Parts: sequence; structure tokens; C-alpha cells
Amino acid sequence: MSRTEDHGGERPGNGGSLAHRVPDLGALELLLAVARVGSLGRAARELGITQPAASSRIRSMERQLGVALVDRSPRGSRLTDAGALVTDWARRIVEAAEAFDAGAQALRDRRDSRLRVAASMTIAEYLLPGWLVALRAQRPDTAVSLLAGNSTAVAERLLAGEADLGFVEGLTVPAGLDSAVIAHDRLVVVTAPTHPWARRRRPLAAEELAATPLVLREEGSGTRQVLDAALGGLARPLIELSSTTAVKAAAVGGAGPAVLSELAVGEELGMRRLVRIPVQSVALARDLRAVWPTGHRPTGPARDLLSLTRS
Amino acid sequence: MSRTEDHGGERPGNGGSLAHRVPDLGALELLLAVARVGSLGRAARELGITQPAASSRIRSMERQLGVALVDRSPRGSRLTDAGALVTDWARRIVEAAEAFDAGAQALRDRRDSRLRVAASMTIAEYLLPGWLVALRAQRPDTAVSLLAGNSTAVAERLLAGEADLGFVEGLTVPAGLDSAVIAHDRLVVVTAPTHPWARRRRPLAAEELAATPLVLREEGSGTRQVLDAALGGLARPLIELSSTTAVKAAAVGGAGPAVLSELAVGEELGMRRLVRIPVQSVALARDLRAVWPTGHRPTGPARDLLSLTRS
DNA sequence: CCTGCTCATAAGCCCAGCTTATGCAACGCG
DNA sequence: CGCGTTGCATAAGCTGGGCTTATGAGCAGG
Repeated sequence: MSRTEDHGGERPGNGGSLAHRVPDLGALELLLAVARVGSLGRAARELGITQPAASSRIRSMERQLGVALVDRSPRGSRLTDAGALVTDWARRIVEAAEAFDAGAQALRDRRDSRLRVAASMTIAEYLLPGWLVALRAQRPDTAVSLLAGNSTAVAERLLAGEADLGFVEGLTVPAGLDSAVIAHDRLVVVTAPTHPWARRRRPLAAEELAATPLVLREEGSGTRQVLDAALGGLARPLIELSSTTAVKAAAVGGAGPAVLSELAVGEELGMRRLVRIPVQSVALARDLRAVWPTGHRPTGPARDLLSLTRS
Repeated sequence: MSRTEDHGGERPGNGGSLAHRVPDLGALELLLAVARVGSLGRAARELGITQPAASSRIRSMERQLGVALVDRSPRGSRLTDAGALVTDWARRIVEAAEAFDAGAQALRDRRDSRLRVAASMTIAEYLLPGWLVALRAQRPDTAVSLLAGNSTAVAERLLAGEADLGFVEGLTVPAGLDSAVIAHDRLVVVTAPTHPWARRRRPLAAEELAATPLVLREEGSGTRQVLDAALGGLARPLIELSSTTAVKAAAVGGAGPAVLSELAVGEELGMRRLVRIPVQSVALARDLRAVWPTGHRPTGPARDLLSLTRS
């Protein structure tokens, strides 16, 4: 029990401060660059720093992780096996950071940008950043601005000419807008893997779901509307929380079954932090739509973004 | 020197240095803490720093992003709308960092750890970090060590008593091991969204796939073995690359169709950076299995980990 | 054997982020 | 109505991580 560093006794499910154990983004980018070009010096040049800086940075990263990451040779540097693994994990962080950056950049350029997008929360949270990364890859100098709100707000912006393209997830398309379905979303019932439902063999019946207190978004949210409609207005809240992520956290923590968009829990399901409970004969599907003012077909960058969103 | 930091006209698809536009992990963690507890000061205490440090850090993050993130009031701080969105994007980064940390920690503790895991590359890359995060949430003081290699290496370690639990993805279970299927993986054919196949209506026939030069892993990799077996040893390589991520990058870049594990491309599909091409009558499914020496059923932490991996 | 590539080390600079110490604003309570 | 509590902002000073430039050492190839 040689616990090395454990003065962090915080809430369950949280170790100690992450930032001290994970290299910063610059270091991770550097590692990816080294993996790509096969040399510290060239990777350094690529990032606009000097070779000693790169050398030292990689070295200190290795010290921090306690693992050799690159094999230095006089003819270049290659990743070790552990380094290849670490690089792949690092890539996930960098990709998440790219999505963050794309979203943040759109959020910043408030008024004057060329492509103004209005989107509902779920879409803005989970899908848009990825689309923006892709859009930036295609058209690097398109500046995008983003406004997030509910369906009504999206419709208002579009009709007022303050947005060029909208995305909504509701059951109906707001009046005055044309739309195209770009994806299908489904609400799913999830629990922590420890919950009894996780060991069920037979799908859940609608009545069981309606009879069980659930971890839910607050009334008025798109998710809640769909669920209430599907169950006939009967969903019983165990707790009501004001954000998707709060609901997820509660479910992961074992508070109880939650109902959430498939989009929101993809990762948790993949990592088995949540388990999906099959449900019988409840219509929890909903369309995700791109919308624009009737008649004004999207053109230019809006058209590009729209075509990115279709599979 | 007038040039501040912009002699970087790099390869397409890459902006400039990310690290300067995205707040560092510490700042993101702080933001999440503020969102959770509703006060700068309490969030600061939670992370073991002082209130002025937190105040300044949040402020500089707001300056960096050009968006107000929190509403300060004399009675606490709440996220703005933009702040809520940014926080959700930030959470993705932090979660990726947690997975990185869990993996790295396992990689570091080479010999002496209590639970020694040996896993094939794909599993080690995409699934294990998530499991380790979950395991750490359940049993915070279990130290895990990780060794990644191909099926043969995994089997050797287990039989030599140098590993307590293994994970393999091949077609067959190595001799001397018992196994349990923990998940199903499928190889999928993917292309960039711009590729002609992305606009096909009808599924691809096996012969078409076999006749088309593909972006592939090198011969000998598990992925390649499964593909060759499914096609009858006929896969034609356009390029052979030595890592899953290199293959992904090539496919995203439009080099040509690639064949990859579903696990590896989930994110790219979600973000529409890759498009999945349906294929007809080719058996690309494979089992992911946990393995252990015949007779030695996993016990203790190994058992915990094993049960985490089953849905 | 020299030239060119690689990486490592050394010495010095600079700024980001931390701390402590303080001030100001709002709320609640005796 | 003053007083204590809670919460945020500002100021001044320290420290360290990461950068730079300068230099050296190992290995390949003409």
C-alpha cells in the first residue's frame, strides 16, 4: 500500500488534480507531431519552436508519465510501444480540444461573421463542434458564429435574418421554416451498470418506465417534452436537473435510471459507465433537422455546412 | 521581431497551434468545478488553490475565449449560456484527459502492481482507458499495470503468470486459455464524405470490396487478418500503414476507402469526418474476449474489471 | 574527413500563475 | 442599524516552467 500521493480525498469518482498528471496540450501536440514526422527537431520546427525546447518538453513528459515515449537515435526518433499507445490517447484529448476550439471560436465571433448558425442545445453541444472542425478543414477562412437556444429562439433568429442556418431537435418544425432531416436521435433509458435494471433480460415495458421515478431534465426541455409525449405526460421525476451533463453525472453516480439523448451518452455507453436499458413499444425517436426561412435555400457556407451534416 | 507567432503555413486541415487558443486542463477543471459548486471561492478551495487565483484564472480564460463564461454576483457565480456550452465542451476534454491518465498510470506501474492486464492494441487503445476510469471510480486504490501486444503476447504473459487478465480480439482463442466474450466488434468500410462511395445507394458487394485497393493496416495485424479471412485472402492494399490512427488519417484525408474496427471510427462517424459504407454478405464481425489461464477464474480486482466490461 | 543530420546540455530570460493582503458589495440577523 | 459572513476584485511580489541561443557529441554518406 505505498500510496504515493493521496492528499486529495475528494468526492467519490474523482482522483486528485488531473492537470498535474496529464501533460498540457502543447506537449501532447508536440508528441503527435513527433509521431507524424519522426524527428524531434522537425516536429519542433513544425510547431514553431526550437529543437531544444522540444527535446526538453518530451523529456519532461516522459518523466511525468514514468514511461519512455520515444526512441532517440542519431537518425531520428520513433515512438516506443508505450509511446504509440500514449500518443493515441493523447490524440483523443487533442481532438476534443479541436472541437472545443471550433465551438469557442464560433461563440466568440458574435455579430459580424459570415456564417451565423443558431442551434438547439443538444446539437450545439454534441454535434456542432465536430461539424465546425470539418468545415474548417474544408474552408479554412469561413468565420462562423453560433447562438444556442431552444427551437423558438432558433426560429426567431432565422426569421429576423440574424442567422443563416438553424438546427432544431423538437417534435415539430416551427412555422415559416423549411427543413431537412439530417439525423435521427433517440432517447434512451440508461442506468449505472450496478443498477438492477442492468441485469434484466427482458425489455422494459412502457408502464414500468412511467411508474418509475427517473432522473430527468427539467420540464420544458426538448428531451423532457419528447419523453412526456411518448409516455402520455406521465414521466415521474426522481430529480430534475437543468443540464444534460448533470443528468448523466447523476445516472453514472447511481442515483437512478435516466432518460437521455443517444447523442449524449454514446461515450458513456462505450466505456460501460452507463448501460442502456431496452424499452418496449415506446416511441422515443425524434428527428434532428436543419432549418431555414421558407424559400431561402441555404447558399454559400451555409450550404457547405448543411451538406457536411448529412451522411 | 515583429512576427509574433505565425510563420506556420502548415498542411491543410490544421489550423495554428491549438494550445494557445484552448485553456489548459487546470483552467478547464476549474471551470467544471465552478459550474458544479456555483462559486469561484468554493471551487478554488476544492482544487486546493486560493480564491484570487481562481478569479484571475477564470478571467483570463474569458479574455482568451472572448466570451463571458460566468455571471459573478455577490452571492455566488453561475454560468452564462455561453459558459454552459463551453463547460460541456470542456468536459469532453477533461474526460479524454481522465482516460489518458488512467491509461498512463497503468502503463507506468510496470511490475509490482496488484492487477496486471495484458491487452491487444485495439482494446488497449479504445476500451481499456474507459474501463480503468470506471474501475478507479469503484476501487480507487487498485493499481493496474498494462501491457499491450498481439494475441500471442497476451497469451504468453498469462501463461507465464505475468498477467492476471487478458483481452484479445483475434478470430481464435489461444490454447491454454479460457475466455468470455465481452463485446462484439465489426470491421467497417469507411471513406471520406467526399468519396463517390459515400453517395452510393446500394450496399457494396464483397467482390467490389475485394477488387478495390484499400487503405489497410499492415499484414499480420488482427484487423488485416479478419479482413483477409472474410474476403478469402484477397484484400488489395492501396497503402499499408502501421497504426490504426494512420489509417484513419489517410481515410479522412481522402486517400481512399479504409477498413477499420468500428471501435476506432465511432467518433469520426459521429462527426461525419468519415462515412460508413454498407457492405453485403461479408462476415466482418469478430468477438472481443477476456481471457485467463484455463482453470484460474479471475478473482479480486481482475474479477471487478471483468464485470465492468460486460454490458 | 568533412558536411549534415540527429539529439543533449547549459545558461539566461520571461511570463503565467500562485500566494498573501487588502478592499468593496450584498445579504441576514440580533 | 451595525456586525459578521460570504463572495468577488485588485495589488504586489515570488517562483518555476518553458522558451531562447550557444555549443557539443554521435552517426551516416559523399
